[in-house]
Amino acid sequence: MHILPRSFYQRDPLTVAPDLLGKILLHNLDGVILSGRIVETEAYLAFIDQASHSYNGKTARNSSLFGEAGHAYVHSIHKQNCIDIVTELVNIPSSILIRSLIPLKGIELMKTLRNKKDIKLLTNGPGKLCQALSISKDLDSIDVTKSSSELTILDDGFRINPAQIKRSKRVGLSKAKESKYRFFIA
DNA sequence: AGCTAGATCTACT
DNA sequence: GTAGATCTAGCTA
Repeated sequence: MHILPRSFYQRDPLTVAPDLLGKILLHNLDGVILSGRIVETEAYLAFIDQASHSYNGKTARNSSLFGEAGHAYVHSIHKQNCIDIVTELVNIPSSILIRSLIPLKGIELMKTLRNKKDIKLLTNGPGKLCQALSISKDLDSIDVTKSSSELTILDDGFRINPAQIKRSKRVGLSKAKESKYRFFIA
């Protein structure tokens, strides 16, 4: 069990996105652990990707995307929060959106936070998993590669069969819908 | 100060 | 599968 190093994120987002599948997103709330295994991601590219929030330049909202790889980008959309992890280099604003998890630790607390009993409904969407793991915009720009951070991404040695990784079009977009930048475990 | 679009969710059919 | 709810950042003036 170890934290993924910054070098993991300093690569092409289309490489990082499938590599993140099977890794663990963990939020440490003063010792109370909320965690889940990542089973669905989407890549958002720098400069050429019209669907990326960075496409129209840097603003107060998206400034995290222009920072160092391995930091989070938390933003709100339609009353929900979504979380990305920044990839590549400073001023190359690409990222990976975490779309879905399988709950691991803190499931009872997640049920309370989500006001749902069915485990399948706790973290099966980008807004839902932020609610279940108590991820708010307070965590925007947090470094997920430092053990002192309350939000980290871990590798516990779990490996998926590459044949189980599927690729498809991204979800919920109005622009650049056709690019197949979504990765998930079958 | 007002307008608009948006990387969603839920409930219902 | 589709409709409706609902909030915020960013832009214009």
